[in-house]
Amino acid sequence: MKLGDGHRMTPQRREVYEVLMEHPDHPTATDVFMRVKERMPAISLATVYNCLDTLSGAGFIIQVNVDREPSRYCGNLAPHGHFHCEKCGTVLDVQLKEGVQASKAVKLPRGAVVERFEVAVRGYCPQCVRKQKIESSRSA
Amino acid sequence: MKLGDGHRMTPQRREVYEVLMEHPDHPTATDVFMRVKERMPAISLATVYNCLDTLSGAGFIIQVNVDREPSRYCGNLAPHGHFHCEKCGTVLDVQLKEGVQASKAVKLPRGAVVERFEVAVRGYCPQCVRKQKIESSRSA
DNA sequence: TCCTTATCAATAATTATTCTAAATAAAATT
DNA sequence: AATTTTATTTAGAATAATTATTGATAAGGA
Repeated sequence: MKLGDGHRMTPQRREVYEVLMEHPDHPTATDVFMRVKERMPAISLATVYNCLDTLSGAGFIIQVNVDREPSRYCGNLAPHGHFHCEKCGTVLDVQLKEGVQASKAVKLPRGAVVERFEVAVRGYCPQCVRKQKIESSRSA
Repeated sequence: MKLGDGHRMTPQRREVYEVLMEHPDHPTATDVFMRVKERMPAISLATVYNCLDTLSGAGFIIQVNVDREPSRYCGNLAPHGHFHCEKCGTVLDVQLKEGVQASKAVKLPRGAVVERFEVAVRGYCPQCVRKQKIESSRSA
């Protein structure tokens, strides 16, 4: 993997990237830090932030923001949206259905140039919904 | 206007709300603070945060997050998306075209319950595009 | 009125993230 | 190879936005 721009693929960056590919569960910087630290105990949180920043700057990973919560990182480069569970905090990838495009979905200001398009869905994930139902039927 | 939940409509909350309605330009908490302070010099930033929080909790305003930038606040309660200019930082409301719905646009995990749906478009606003063009033709 | 609850403002604290500076390492050049 | 340049890492300090705490004040109900 080459990063371009004179950036090197260092051991730290490689580990950070590996960790993201191994568990595509949208970890936060701290999550990544803890996972990398197991295999590379000397690494610092600042380095993890640097690596995440470099990797996303180079387009190898995507930074995902959910409200004002800590940023999460995602190795899925295909265009997709995110579902965020308000109960357990899980972030799931959701596929955009075919034919859904920014320019089609919204009335853009005339003359605007679109760079990115983000779709976020908030709600309760299947697991939490199921639990909720069990709980409420129990209490009933 | 009633807030419910035993919350009162205090002078501070009223001013904060008024300011948002007067200029629907998605001000940040600090922007709101500066505007309210002109008419109510004793108010503190913390109180503005409290008011914004109470008002959005009660559903009178919407908190809009753009990446990790400071939250912005919006009095437009109709369902809409946001366009964010990467150059000048302006946030514009964009209408969702008719027939565009969360459930239609994305393949949701089976069993998930949707609460909210957010569309964010990033790019360059018409003004910045125009300026850019003028600049580049000048330099050419 | 008395009592409970809500509110405000100031300040302190928290959280996520970025910056700084010094040390290290790899690449480029001589 | 030695030197120079450039990129990188690290620890810790710094920052910015936001939240929590506290003590005083005020509103509403019994």
